[in-house]
Amino acid sequence: EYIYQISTGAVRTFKMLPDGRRQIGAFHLPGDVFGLASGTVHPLTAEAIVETRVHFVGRRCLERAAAADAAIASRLWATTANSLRHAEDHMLLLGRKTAVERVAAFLLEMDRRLTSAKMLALPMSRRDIADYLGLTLETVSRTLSQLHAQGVLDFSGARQITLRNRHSLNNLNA
Amino acid sequence: EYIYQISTGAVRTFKMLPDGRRQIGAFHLPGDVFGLASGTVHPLTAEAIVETRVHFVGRRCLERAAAADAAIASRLWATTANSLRHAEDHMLLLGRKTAVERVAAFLLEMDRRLTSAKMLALPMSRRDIADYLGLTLETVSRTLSQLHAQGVLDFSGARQITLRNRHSLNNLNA
DNA sequence: CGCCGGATTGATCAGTTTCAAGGCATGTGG
DNA sequence: CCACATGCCTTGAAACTGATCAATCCGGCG
Repeated sequence: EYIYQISTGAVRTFKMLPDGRRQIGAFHLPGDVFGLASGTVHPLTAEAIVETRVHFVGRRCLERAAAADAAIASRLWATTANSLRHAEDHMLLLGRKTAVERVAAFLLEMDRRLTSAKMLALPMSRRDIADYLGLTLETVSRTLSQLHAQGVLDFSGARQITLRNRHSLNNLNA
Repeated sequence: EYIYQISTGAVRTFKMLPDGRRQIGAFHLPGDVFGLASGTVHPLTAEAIVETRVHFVGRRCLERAAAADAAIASRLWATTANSLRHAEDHMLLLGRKTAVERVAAFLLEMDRRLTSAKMLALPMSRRDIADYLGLTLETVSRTLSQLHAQGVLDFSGARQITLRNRHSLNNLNA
């Protein structure tokens, strides 16, 4: 069991049911830390979406460092608490939001986190997005098309998206 | 901002959308700790479901204690990581499970955690259960009736449930 | 006894899924 | 350089699960 920090690339962490249904809990981008909640029962799996480079530390090693240095212990707690906050927001999305609201929330999250250019360069497929949002890939595709038709966003290839109207996305986000 | 531990009773923590839709992230029972992920943006609200008694510590105070004592820091991290694990399992439920699977999972979770008697004495209403499982209260009620008809459980009043066949519940849990 | 909130049950509706077909890139080999 | 295969995405039509609307029931309590 290790704890990872991404330097470049992107990773998805997810859980699966025996019959193949998958729920992606989070996408991890450069700078992000994951592996903090080692579930021995239902394991949380991590996979790179694109070519990725990570730093990692053994859990035990980090525990020793935290025991020795209170600042490290504090950061460890803060980082875990951040993951928990994200999970709590995501439970609201999965349990109570409509398809459009979910997609809008996803676009805004990626817009916030993929700070690169004006255009979002999504590293993940429609299926990944669907499994993150608790939808089917068809519903994700349809919803994106619908937002395109409404002039909220533009495509330059399926994974290159420009947000034209963040305001209306914010409204959809509920 | 405080961190709480329940001594007796039961608490629900949840998030709400502006239009009133609610998602309960967790039910907290005696011994449980909550308040570890203080979201400044979307606040996480906590309410007692029944008469409840809690211990609480100021966040800052706990931080100081953690800085001074590595054992406390370690427990703090472990507890937060446990909440994160629960949230990850619950995301899978909310994003990918069917109504019956959700209700089965709920019953088994409560069976595991309410260790008192043979009979489950649920402290929460159907609406609370629904908001925890991302369903409507009607669907929860119908699903429980269906499980009753199948002989999986018995009622002694709406909130007093006896599990007759944990094995089949486990199968439904997927 | 009658009220009241919570729970059950029924009928219909709607959003999302499922099933299915077709399109658009990208890359490979003839 | 083009034909064709492949993977991913889009679009359409039908089906289904769970939601909504609505009525009734039950249990506790004044």
